[in-house]
Amino acid sequence: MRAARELDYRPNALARALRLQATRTIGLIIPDIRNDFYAHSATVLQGALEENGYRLILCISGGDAAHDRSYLRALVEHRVDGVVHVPSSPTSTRDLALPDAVTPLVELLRHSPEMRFDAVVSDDREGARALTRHLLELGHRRIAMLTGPAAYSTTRYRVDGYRDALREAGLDAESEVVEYGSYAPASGYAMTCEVLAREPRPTAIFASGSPLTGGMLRALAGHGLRMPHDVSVVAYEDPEWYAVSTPPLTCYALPLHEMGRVAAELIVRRAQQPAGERVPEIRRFSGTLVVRGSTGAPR
Amino acid sequence: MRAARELDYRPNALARALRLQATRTIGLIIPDIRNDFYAHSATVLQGALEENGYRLILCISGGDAAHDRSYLRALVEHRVDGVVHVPSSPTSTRDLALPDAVTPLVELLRHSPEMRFDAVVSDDREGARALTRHLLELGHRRIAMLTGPAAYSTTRYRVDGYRDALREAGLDAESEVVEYGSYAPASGYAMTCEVLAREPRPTAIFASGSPLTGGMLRALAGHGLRMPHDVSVVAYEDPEWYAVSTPPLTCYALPLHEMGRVAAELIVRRAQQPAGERVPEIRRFSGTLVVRGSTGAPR
DNA sequence: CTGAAAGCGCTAACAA
DNA sequence: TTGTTAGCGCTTTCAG
Repeated sequence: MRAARELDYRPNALARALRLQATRTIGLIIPDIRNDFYAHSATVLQGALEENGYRLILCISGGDAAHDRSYLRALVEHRVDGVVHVPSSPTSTRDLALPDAVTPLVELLRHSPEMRFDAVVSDDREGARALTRHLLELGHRRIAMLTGPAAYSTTRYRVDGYRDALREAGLDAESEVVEYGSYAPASGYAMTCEVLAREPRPTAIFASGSPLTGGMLRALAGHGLRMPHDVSVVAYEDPEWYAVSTPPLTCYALPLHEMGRVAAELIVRRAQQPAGERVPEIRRFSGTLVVRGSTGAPR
Repeated sequence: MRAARELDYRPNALARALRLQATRTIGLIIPDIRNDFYAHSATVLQGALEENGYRLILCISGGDAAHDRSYLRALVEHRVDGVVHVPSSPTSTRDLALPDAVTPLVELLRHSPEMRFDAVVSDDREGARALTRHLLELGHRRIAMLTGPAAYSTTRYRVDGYRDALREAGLDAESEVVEYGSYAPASGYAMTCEVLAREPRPTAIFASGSPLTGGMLRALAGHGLRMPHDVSVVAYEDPEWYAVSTPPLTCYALPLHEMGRVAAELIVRRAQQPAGERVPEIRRFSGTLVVRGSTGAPR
């Protein structure tokens, strides 16, 4: 031991992992670290993994399916014990994530259409329904929904929930205003301008993603519209800045903490389980409607 | 090749790295992924490294020096080719980062007091001076500064810059209002309440970190104060939400893109250089004052 | 050009 | 208890 200290010996984790056939490392692939939704999930997941004696390698795919696949491959080659994946698109996981599934994979927040993997997601349909119903109860009848790409499972579920609520209120397809774009701020801006030009103009907007919300707010300010007086606004998820925005935003807050913990548990369990014989497990979490200052009765 | 494809062969990156004595991987340690300052830097750094054929392992220290050291050790044991480090405290790097410096290390955004390593930082003193001078030119004479821990080099430089500006304007130490806390939102909230209780009440506030700024805005709203009418506000750095805040925040924007690129260049160069014989290189970058709606003449 | 072998640093099994 | 050795999967060198 003294010799080790004197020589400043560092065990070689590579050789160790090679010998043990286990790295005690989990890879996480997220589309964008600057999105609070993902950043928060990553933080929570890292904490939960640490408690189980696992390390986290974080990869940022930039929302690009090719990057997604390339990182997935890199992680497999680095022999991580498992991968947690927030898919950028429904095709990201296809092909990859081997048929014999050597490396276990858990999908977080979104899941790929095949549902071949464990998934930890929010109940998007229920959440969108709750937000829309809140607006309907305030008296809004013309509600525009701003969403990301239709290819995302999250987008589809949220649109479904929006429709559910309209239908329950006795509104038909005529009154639906759904704008598909991307979750980028610029897209939120453009979609907002688009729906504001519609006749009759919507009295409320449902923003279904936080970066998009930023663009929407800028567009509303640009049109000189004030919330909730001129237009009511609700948003999915609850990044910190929603509460300090003026006015604070009504939203649907997800139990990200719990979801991260469960994802960690799942992937650790799979990592210690013999491969094969895995029955995919889907865990769906409900959030809570947080009513703040951005919603009110229509003018 | 066909056999490889049929067997779904995956090269073992561990064995490869063990043999080659190089992982083509750089570790990045940041205090908090949810802080846009760090998140943006990480994104930029990852992109720049990728162009050089390097991978990024991201570690989140939670602003805790013990975590910092533990991750630093883990990265060294994983034989990363280099580490980029945003120190959580001045003591993080001490002891670790070996005397004979096997693994090269570049400090980003902040640097440790010994300056034994390469560092890529912003010119905090100049930036704080520019923001303070902007407020002075608008006529403010009582400017409160809200900062993080005095132990951070960034904090110290920013306070120095604030003092420089006051002194240049002929104000003495009497007119300084500096509040030390942490960069957490809750701390921003508390510090704001604190300085608002001072007599005479400051007419302007300088928030020296973005999570802190969120707390400050909430406190101002809680006191029913409006910007820039009741109080002017400036902030260091320019996360996206400053521009969509109401009103948009006057701030000092850093060339994060360039800084990330330079950090990547430095660490890649060091990684390919034989150990020893390294003369630490400090690169300091100036930002730009972005004047927006949160600042005006005092009432 | 193809094939065999050594060795990167570690752990686990086995021998002394 | 202490010491030796095989082998994880790769690359590189050297022999055929």
